[in-house]
Amino acid sequence: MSAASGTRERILSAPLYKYVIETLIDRIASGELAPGIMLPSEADLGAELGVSQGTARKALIDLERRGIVRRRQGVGTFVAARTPESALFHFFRLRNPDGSHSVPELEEESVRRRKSSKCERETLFGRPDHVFEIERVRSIDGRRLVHEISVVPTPLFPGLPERSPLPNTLYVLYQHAYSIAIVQANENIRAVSGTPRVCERLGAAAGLPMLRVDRMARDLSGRTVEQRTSHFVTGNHCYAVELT
Amino acid sequence: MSAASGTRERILSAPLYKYVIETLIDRIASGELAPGIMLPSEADLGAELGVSQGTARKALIDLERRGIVRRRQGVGTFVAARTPESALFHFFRLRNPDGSHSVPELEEESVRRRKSSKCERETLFGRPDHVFEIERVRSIDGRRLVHEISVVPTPLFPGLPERSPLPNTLYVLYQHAYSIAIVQANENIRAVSGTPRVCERLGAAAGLPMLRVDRMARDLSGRTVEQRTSHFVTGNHCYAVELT
DNA sequence: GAGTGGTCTAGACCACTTT
DNA sequence: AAGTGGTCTAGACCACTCC
Repeated sequence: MSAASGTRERILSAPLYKYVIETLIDRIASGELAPGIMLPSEADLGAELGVSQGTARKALIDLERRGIVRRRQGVGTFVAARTPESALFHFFRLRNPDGSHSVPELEEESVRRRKSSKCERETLFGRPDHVFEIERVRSIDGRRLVHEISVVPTPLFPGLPERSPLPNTLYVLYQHAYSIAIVQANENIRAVSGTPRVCERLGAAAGLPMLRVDRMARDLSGRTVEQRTSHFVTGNHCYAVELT
Repeated sequence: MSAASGTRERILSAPLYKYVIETLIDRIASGELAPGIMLPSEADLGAELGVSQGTARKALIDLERRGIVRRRQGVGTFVAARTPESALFHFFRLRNPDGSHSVPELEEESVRRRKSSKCERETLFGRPDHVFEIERVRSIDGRRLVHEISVVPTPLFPGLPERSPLPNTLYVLYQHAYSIAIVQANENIRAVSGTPRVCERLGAAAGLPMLRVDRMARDLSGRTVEQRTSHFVTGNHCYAVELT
């Protein structure tokens, strides 16, 4: 191990594989390694970074667990692409009663720029003074069931309003147009009576029980880049969650 | 490796570490390794099972990831105990607005034995003809906010009604009295108007929006051993979820 | 100091996929 | 056949905890 510890700055005995992880995340975040691209083999990666194949392997396994790369035996390791499907079903948890997916369709959309609230400044990366607010209505099987308001900092998403209409899945746009990969989110779920505004947008009866989901979404580097409040009319549909 | 593959039945080239995992799970499930007990060291475990320390280590890491054991550097690996606290906060996801926990207190409880429904027979392990139904009301900060109905197969939980009043956290009882460790659950969440029965139990206004959470809980061996329907009055409280 | 888990290495062979 | 990830080994040293 003396050879390895000499070739690199080992800061305070931080594990070597974390250095490998950080290096790879930097390359992916910078766009040097774009989604879909194949990474070097474990052996090559280890050789390049001056670590053993086993250490490179450990880093790659960790990245796969976090959904950042995908590995296929006999083929290689690839930077995970947020395809519309995977992004949708990973972060869009509404399911049919039998557990199957229904693809939600976009019905209405509006994008505006406005000053950020105090709360948004405290949560979002970069403490932005201004944010883009994206309001959307989605329907499932022809019924308007979903209302979303996504808030993102303007500095990270230049020119976003001009891109309207935005794609069905925002996270795909974030990745392709802005090299921001959403990999983790925290959600707080409540049952509420639909607010007049939301009910009006969804054409729902006033006071109908709805799921209100407040999400904070983070990118590769752990920066909170989106705040989102969704309302779901869950008739026969369910919000599916797994506890492990 | 020839030595290793000779000492054990390696069925169809299943990974060795899975054999280690299965062995340990069997010992834990059978009660031979009770919660809180310290496992052998990686080296000893490997020696006993005829695998290398590294292979034993891989199995232990997997078991820790699944919440089945707990490892502490310099101390050892221990069978995870479902303490009231860990069970509560792992599977009880209601949080204060600031994200902190409040301990829910038990207000009312009733346990009865009844015939199982068709759906329960299809879901629960053993296709039981009869189930125990545990109905409970919980309060947080003095307000009755939670109503739960848990359904378990009678064959797995003999004498359960005689144990009433049951402890605050059922999963602790399952583990200590019946050697059944709940390690995984799937939940389907909906927003509903409180049913008359639930509203009456909670002393809530009829039609109040509530979270309805349908849970299927599985044990170490992946058997579905409990079906639970909870209703939450989420005023300022949230149901917290993490997506990764 | 003794014992534990945590990290790392170097090399081997296997299983899978593609050419 | 060549190249990839998947498994496994054996041995080393480090960091942590407890006595």
